[in-house]
Amino acid sequence: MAVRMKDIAEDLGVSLVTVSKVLRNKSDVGETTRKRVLQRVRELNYQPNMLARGLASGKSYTIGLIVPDLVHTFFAELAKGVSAGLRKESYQLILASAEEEPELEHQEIEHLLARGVDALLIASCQSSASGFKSLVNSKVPYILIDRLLPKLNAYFVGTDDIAAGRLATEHLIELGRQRIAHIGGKLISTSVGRLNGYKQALAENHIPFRQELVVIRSRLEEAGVQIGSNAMQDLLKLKQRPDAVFCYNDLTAVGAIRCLLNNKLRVPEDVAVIGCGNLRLSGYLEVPLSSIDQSPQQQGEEAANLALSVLAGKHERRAKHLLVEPKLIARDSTIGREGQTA
Amino acid sequence: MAVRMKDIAEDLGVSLVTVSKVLRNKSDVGETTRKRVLQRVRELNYQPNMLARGLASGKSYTIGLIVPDLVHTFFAELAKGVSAGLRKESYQLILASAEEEPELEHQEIEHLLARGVDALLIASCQSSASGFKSLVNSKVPYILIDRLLPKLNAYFVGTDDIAAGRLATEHLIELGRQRIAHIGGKLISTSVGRLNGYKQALAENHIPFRQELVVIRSRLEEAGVQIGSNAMQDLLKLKQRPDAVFCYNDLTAVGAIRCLLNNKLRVPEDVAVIGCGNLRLSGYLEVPLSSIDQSPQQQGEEAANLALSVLAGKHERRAKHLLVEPKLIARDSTIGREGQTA
DNA sequence: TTGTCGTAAATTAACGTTTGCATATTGCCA
DNA sequence: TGGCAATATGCAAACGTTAATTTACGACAA
Repeated sequence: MAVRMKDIAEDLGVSLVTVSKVLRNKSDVGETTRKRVLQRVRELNYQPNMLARGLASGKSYTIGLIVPDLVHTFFAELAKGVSAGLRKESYQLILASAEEEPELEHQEIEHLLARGVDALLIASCQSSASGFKSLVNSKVPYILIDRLLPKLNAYFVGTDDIAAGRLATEHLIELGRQRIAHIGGKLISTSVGRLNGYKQALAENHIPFRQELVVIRSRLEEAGVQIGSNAMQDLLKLKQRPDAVFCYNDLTAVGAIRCLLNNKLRVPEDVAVIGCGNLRLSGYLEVPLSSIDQSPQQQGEEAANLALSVLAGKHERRAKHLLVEPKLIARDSTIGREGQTA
Repeated sequence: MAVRMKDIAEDLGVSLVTVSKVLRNKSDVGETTRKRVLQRVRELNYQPNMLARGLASGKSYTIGLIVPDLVHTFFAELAKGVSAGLRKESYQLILASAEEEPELEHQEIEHLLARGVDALLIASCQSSASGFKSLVNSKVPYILIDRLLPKLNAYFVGTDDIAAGRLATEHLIELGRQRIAHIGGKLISTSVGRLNGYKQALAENHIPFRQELVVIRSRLEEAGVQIGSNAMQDLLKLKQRPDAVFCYNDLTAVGAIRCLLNNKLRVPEDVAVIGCGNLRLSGYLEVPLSSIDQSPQQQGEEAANLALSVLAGKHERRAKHLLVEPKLIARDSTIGREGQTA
């Protein structure tokens, strides 16, 4: 059906191998032959069959990406960045969504390996490294994204979550807040990092850490608004209520704000709220939301670049961990009306 | 490196072909042999090499999806739906983002064809069918998503945009609005459909269509907020201002509302606003936004199913166009506080 | 002249499957 | 006992490419 190298070779009376060499820019082919081949290639709009190429060469020019859930804009933007990063080197992206299920993630890893991906990028929803056994054995290079796994000495690209937690907390401290609460997530590295950043900022500013001001919940990614609201409700039950909250993500912050307003509290006058993730619409919410920007698209590109350079054998020169600096975006929910720009 | 059928065959003292047959559930293999093979397959965690399989069989068990931009949650959710739909049949998804550039889209089509995808799903950013030449020639089945192209007798899955436009406009009419404006997009089928729905609703309710109440802008997908705000500003310059606006998408609506509030107008009392797309955060905005829900995830699954059934040779039974019914989601921006549920 | 080298090309053998056809092996009936 | 399905299995040739090895042909130096 499609044009093959063989067809071009026969048309021109040269060997198929010669055509192959021209297409891969090998040096040992004469200038005139090369021109003739390229000419014919263009005429027929020949595209090499990547399956055959992959089978013969052992490289598929394909990179796999597994994300927990595309609905979180973070991962969607990440995927976009990866795609853009790969395009420059004409690699292609095979995308799999694990739907936040470790077992599914494990299966997808197997499938992508069977597909012959040259490298694998994974924003894992596993909490242990056990699902990575065949990946590690396969010798296919892989890069963790966003979420770090303990026990796995892997390449990593992600947010500097400690810095994110610090940035958010320091911002609240600078605004004079003293009883700063945190609504955080469970298990995964991002939660831990942000919590640690929060603690560090408190310590450096000589504010005592109080266990009762920290509420840990799970499923903040999927049902953040609902859970954030509940968590805030719990915080309001304390004898002395917090005057600020640093939330694990923006959805959670939206929920927290909703809860505060329902309780006739003012944001930020009574309680300042900051999230993390800086969603596209965060600036247009009921109370425009202060947040920490994570540049997900940039992270995707960095991950793609790292993967490509590992494949090119340059991994010695590259650090194994690449942390993207988070940025503070201050809006009404912490600094009030005067700061509004929208 | 990896386990091959050959290895399993040698271990068991049977032919490679027999193994192949077992794996593909061919009937002509004995029960005991079949069990032995499956046993060994499990022991070694064998995964068939999809590149080889694809080369030999001409089917890659791979479907390509090209979207204009993953940052629009519509397409991200769509991709998620497609991925879910394919997983059931253990097909995999190769994703490409065209970054809203027709030329890039054209290249990606070629690349995916070279990759041997069994079918192609395209939410096209082309305005003509010219970039589809090689696709049409290739005989690879393809399905347009969300955006219909004139001149191309293709399978299509998308929103019933006329119904969407009607639904939004009728809602405004039912609320007693008489001067209903529309901020719409350029060129692509979705804009045209929504505008037509708007016109139909007006006509059916004997409200005269006024050209000056329709503002057409481009780039509403990328820069909707900014452009929506400007467009609204223009509408406010009319001698007699509109009492309602139906916006092409939610971003545009957000911009429009921002503009109205800046002009000391109340939403919805002075001007009711409705968008389209029902973004995840639309219910938590400054003024919770009424919108038209398009069920993008469902659309993705439908598209995947359609593709799979076409591949299975069942295309006769399927209609070529599959329209997903939009749903009205009424919130404060049209019905005011009393309707609030959040 | 012979031998050595360099360049340009061709030949052959992979890569791991599937596919069509051929060959064993069985059971059954006449 | 021979013959014939029916059932199981295997062989060999694809699929379209790359990689390793070989050949052809001059040019050039000794």
